[in-house]
Amino acid sequence: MCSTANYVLPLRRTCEVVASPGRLCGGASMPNNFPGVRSHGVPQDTEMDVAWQELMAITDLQEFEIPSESSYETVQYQPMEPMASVGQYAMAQSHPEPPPAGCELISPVSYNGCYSEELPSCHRLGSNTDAMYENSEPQLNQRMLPISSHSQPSLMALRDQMNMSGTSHGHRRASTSLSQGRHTLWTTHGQSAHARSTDDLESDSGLSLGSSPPLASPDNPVSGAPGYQNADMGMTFSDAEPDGITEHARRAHIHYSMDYQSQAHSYLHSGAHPSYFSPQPSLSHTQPGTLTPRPMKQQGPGLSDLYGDSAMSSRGSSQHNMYTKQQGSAPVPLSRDERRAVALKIPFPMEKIINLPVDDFNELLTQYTLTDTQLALVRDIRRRGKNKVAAQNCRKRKLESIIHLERELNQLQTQRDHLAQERMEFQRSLGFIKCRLTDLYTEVFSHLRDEDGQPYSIDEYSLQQTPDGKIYLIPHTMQKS
DNA sequence: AAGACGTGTCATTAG
DNA sequence: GGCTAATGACACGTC
Repeated sequence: MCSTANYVLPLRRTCEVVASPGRLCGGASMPNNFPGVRSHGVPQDTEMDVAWQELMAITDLQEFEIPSESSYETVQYQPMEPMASVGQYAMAQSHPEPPPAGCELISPVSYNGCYSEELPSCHRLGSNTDAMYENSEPQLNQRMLPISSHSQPSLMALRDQMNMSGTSHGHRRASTSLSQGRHTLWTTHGQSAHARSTDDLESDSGLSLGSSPPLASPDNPVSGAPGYQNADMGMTFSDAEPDGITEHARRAHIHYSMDYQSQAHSYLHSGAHPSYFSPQPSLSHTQPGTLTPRPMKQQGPGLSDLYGDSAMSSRGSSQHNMYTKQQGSAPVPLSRDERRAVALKIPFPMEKIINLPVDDFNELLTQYTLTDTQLALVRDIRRRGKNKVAAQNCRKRKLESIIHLERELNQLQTQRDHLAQERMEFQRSLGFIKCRLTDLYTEVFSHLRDEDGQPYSIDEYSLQQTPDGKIYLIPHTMQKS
């Protein structure tokens, strides 16, 4: 049992206390020699009064229930309410005065020894709290830490990279390996009928399946498959080729690649539209066989040699087999659409195709007489170009969103830790007060005597205060169950 | 060799 | 109905 000796109760009650040291409501009598609170030099009657007031003040806390652990949110802020209801009491949360021997303001676990019966939840709370946070933290950490810390270190860096994406995607590495996706056949007059283009080997070949016919890729040879035919251009398109290409097609592709480069070369040299390859500044000075080799890290010499550095491209990389040479700088590879535009002699630059407002774009189209194939290509180029930018923006936004959520998570974790700490302190204070209540309660009982001068058993009676401030000694048998 | 990552593209949807 | 932005899904290259 806790002791009340040798510490000053910090609580003072100003409300009326009906019970007097001499007589208790309910017939109990208080001996006149009730010692009250000892060791303070206070007159005994006053001591008893003070002790009694303090006791009954704290009794208000008897109805205070420690909230269930299940509701963390409410627990956070509720503990202060009952204390507030006490109102006139100033409960120092820090408990500057030395605590009673049995009511030390220590951790709830330690407190258990003092209040294990009266406040069995005290220890549980503490331990539960510990368990709660000790258990939940690792779980959270397991989920959260990888996001925000070491295992995912580069979201910021990623965002930086994303910010650079607008300027970097124009000079991607040329793809060099055979792709395995869908392919489009294509051929032109005067070219090897069975030649196969680089784009052949690109999956999807950038064709819009619904919006326009398989595109005027300059590098799609005819292989007997049904396709689109353009009478003006003498071209046949087909995307009927199944996935995967045959060795024959590959060999044909090699053949074609050289032819196409020659054609492109002549077109690029025509000087018709030197600004095709925007946004990169371009110089239409591609010469077959003199293309600056790009470092080939993954492909063996066979392919790159065979393709004359015009190895196949893919969806994921739009730089390909043609280059514009820039004086004093590395050559800028042409994108697939750029090559197509070159091949179909689209009379305006890619930049305009993609970036012009729709009205201006339509007006631009009216200024030229374009074949259906050219028109389809231009529209697809526009669609793809816009979608490419949209995809970049979309990805950038996604990364920024992740970063934002990551920051928010860190803030919430910090807040949670703070609230947990606050909760612990509240629980500690509550345990301290309940312990003190028990001490005072026991002490009061120790001085109560019935008519026969016999002490009341704390197990058989309890003190209760009515709303009007009167205090009664009530047998347990009369209490509501 | 497998996996992560970056990128382009297509399909779809909503405004 | 056409256009566009947004976005998921996919394919591919690169590391």
